[in-house]
Amino acid sequence: MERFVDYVMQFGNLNKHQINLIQSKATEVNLRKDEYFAEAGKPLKRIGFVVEGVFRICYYNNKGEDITRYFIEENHLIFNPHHPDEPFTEYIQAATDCRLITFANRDWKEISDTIVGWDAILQKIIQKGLTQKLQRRSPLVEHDAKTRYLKFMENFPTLVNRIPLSYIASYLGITQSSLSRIRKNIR
Amino acid sequence: MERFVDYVMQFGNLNKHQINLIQSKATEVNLRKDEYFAEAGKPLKRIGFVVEGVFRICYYNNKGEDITRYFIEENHLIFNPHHPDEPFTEYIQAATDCRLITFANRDWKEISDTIVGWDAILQKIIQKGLTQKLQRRSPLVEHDAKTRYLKFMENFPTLVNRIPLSYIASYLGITQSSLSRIRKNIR
DNA sequence: ATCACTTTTTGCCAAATGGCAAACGGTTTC
DNA sequence: GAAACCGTTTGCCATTTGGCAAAAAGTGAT
Repeated sequence: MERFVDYVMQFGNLNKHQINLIQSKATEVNLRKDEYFAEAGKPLKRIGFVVEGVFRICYYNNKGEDITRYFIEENHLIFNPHHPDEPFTEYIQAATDCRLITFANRDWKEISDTIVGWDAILQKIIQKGLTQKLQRRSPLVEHDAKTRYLKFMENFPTLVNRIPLSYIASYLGITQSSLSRIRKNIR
Repeated sequence: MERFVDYVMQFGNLNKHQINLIQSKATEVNLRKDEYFAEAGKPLKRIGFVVEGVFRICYYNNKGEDITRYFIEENHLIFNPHHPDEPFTEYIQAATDCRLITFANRDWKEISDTIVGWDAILQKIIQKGLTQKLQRRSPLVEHDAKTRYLKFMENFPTLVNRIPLSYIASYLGITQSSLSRIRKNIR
C-alpha cells in the first residue's frame, strides 16, 4: 500500500488525511497467471496499481493470432484515462501471478472529487505513461528483428526471463521461431 | 490566425481579451520545402502552429540514413512540451512549403501566465497529440510492409501524393524500393 | 528542346523472416 | 516412472524484404 502512495507522491504531494482516504478505499486483489484484469467489450471494473507481477495488453487479430501490444510492469497504474465507463477494446491479462491494489470506479471518483490536485497528478501520470509507451514502441518500427529484441531487453530488463517467449515475439512483431533463433545468436 | 484560435477553442474557451493577447503575439513565418523549423542540438526558437504544409520529424542514424519518425500536418502545434529550453534531439523539417503562425518562447510563456486555464488547454492538446501518435505508430510494428502502407494511407490520407516516397518509406520502416513495389501492386 | 538534377521504378541477387511441423526439454499429474 | 502438457528450439523451404545499381520518369532552369 505504501508503494502506491509513494508512487503517487512522485507526481504531487498528499497530506495525511488524503493518504488515509486513499487507504480506506484500497482493496488488494490477486490474480493468477493468465487471468484477465480487463476484457475486450467490457468496461474496466476497477482501477489497479500493480504491486507485483506483469500484465500484458493484448488482442486477437482476424487470423485468431494473439498479439501483445504492451506490457505493464510493477509500479504502474492500470486504468482507462478519462473514459472510466467505456468498454475496453483489448484484453489485460496477467502474464505472471500478480498482486494489485485496486479501487472501485466509484471510490476512485470520490478520491478525485475530494483531493484537490488529484486530477493534476493523474494528468502527469497519464502523460508520462503515454510518453514512455511511445518511446518504447515507436523505435521498433524502424529496426530489424534482432535490434528490436535488444531494445526490448533495454526497455524491460526485468521481463526477459519471466514471461513466455511468444508474448515477447508478438510484442516485437516477429514470430516465435524467429525470436528463438535470434536469442540463440545473441549469447 | 483564426485557424489557430479555432484550434485552441476546441480544447477550451477564450474570451475576446484573451484572443487579442494571443493575436498580438503571433507572427507568421513561411518556410520553403526542406528548411528546418528545429534542428537537433538546438532548443526550439519558437512555438509554431502549422497553417499550411507538412513537416516531418526526422533524425540520422549511425549509418547516416535519414529516418522520418513522424509527420505534422496542418492544424497541429509544434512545440516541446514542458521543456521549452531543452535542445531537440531530432530535426523538424518542412516536407513541403509551409506557412506557420509562431510565438516567441517568451510570449508563449506570457500567454500561459496570463490566461487562466491555458495550461489545462495545453495539457489536453499534448495528450491528444501523444495518443494519436501512439495510435498511428504502434500498430505498424505488428504488420508487414504492405499493411503498413495501407495504414499510412488511412492515417495520413492527404499526404500520399504530396511528399517524397522516401519519407514515407523510412516512416514505415521499409526501403524506398520496397515501397515502390508495394505501390505498384496496390492499384 | 535540352540539360542537369532529383525522385521513382526496375532488375538482379542476397539476406532476413515467416510458415509449418517435428523434436526437444521441462513440469505437472497420476 | 510414464504420460500428458506446455513452451521452446530446430529443420526445411517459401516468401518477403533489403542492397545496390542502372534505367526511367519527372521537374525546373536556361
